Amino acid sequence: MLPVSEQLTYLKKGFVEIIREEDLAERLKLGRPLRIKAGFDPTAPDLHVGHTVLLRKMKHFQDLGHTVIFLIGDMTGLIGDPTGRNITRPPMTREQINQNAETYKSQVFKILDPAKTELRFNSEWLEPMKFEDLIRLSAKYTVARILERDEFAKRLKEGTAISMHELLYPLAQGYDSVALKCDVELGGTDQKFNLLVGRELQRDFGQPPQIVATVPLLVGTDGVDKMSKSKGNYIGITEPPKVMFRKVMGIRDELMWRYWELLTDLSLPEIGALKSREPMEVKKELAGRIVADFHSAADAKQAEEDFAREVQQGAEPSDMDEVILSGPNRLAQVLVSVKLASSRSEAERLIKAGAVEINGERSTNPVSPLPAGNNTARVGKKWLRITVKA
RNA sequence: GGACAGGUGGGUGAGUGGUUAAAGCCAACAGACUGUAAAUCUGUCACUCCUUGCGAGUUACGAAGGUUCGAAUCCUUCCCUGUCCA
Repeated sequence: MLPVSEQLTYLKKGFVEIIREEDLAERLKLGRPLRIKAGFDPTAPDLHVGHTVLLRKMKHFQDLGHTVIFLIGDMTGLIGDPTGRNITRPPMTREQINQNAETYKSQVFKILDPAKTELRFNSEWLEPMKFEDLIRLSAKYTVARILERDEFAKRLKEGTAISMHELLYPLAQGYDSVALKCDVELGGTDQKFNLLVGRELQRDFGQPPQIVATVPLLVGTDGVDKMSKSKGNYIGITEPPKVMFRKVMGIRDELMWRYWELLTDLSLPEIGALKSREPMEVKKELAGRIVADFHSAADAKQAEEDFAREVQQGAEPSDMDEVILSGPNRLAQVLVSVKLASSRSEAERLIKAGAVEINGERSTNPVSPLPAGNNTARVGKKWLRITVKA
């Protein structure tokens, strides 16, 4: 293992906060592999690039020979982290959770080293708990302290409902650290409260409190909210190169500096140097790098070429999907049946708005039939080849 | 258990018997412009049907009933949320 000071320098980069840094140094001095935990929600197995900020840091710990625990919160998933408004959440079946875990694995190991990763579920220790255990656990924390959490305080002030079980979330997450005897827990800055609860509980259980380290949250492609699947402002790490490339290009120019910072390994001075260059070129380079990270350099190059041709020049895509229909049909109905529009009313709207092009010609009549044979349809940004069998 | 306030479309939030498929704003979608974007401007933003018309019909304002020619708007019951009191 590397000397403590070198490890510290390597690990510190990219964290918003480490509580407490001295403790981390102390812990590293023990000279044994530390147990590093990060928890993930079982309901959202599709990782996006925002998660990779955290995964990257997990990997750094692995690089230094520490043990990383990828914890799937299947039990806490029943509660749902009270970050969003949606409290009610249908309980998931064991099969769904296992399936999601598989999906996680295939994605996470694009970054993490499988050999150095422990995959755990918190139902392992939370499920066997009895009501008595729960009472004893809850007794270790006070309502006032739980309500300190920003999210709760806000909802309390606004007068929105907080259910009892939500108060249990931080407690359960904290207990995970006890059960796993964690040395360090990582999470986004929005997790700080939950992470700190772990420290308290560990102390109560006679363990040295874990070190808490937070990573910044990545802003989504809309430039407003943090990246999340439910907001639709995410770039998924399994998305095709072309889509990823396009999504990166779609962000506001100013936003890309944050992305450079959090999604590449460039240093701040290096990023600063980019600012004097043509923004579009710099953004293309960023998009290329991100694609290359999750696919390959060749994919990145291809994606860039596709982007130049299809988006910048508006040419038809090279890999259009193809649908075969039998019999001629009215345009509006065709658009619905090939899923270019979600309802017939919408199809008519799009057509009347001039969003529909058939074989390069704008079509504004919803009842005009689609000619037999091959047709190239474009609805807004979406393209499709439609073959009508006579 | 008692008193009170409230539940409206993806989100906010007007509307308190009649051109209200429901204002405004945000988001979203499309068009124009452009360097991909952003910004800006314009339009759209429940569904179905056809003779595609500024056409016809069907649903929709927590749920179910009721009053009325007519209800998001009034009444009843239920569900849910918050505040105060115990």
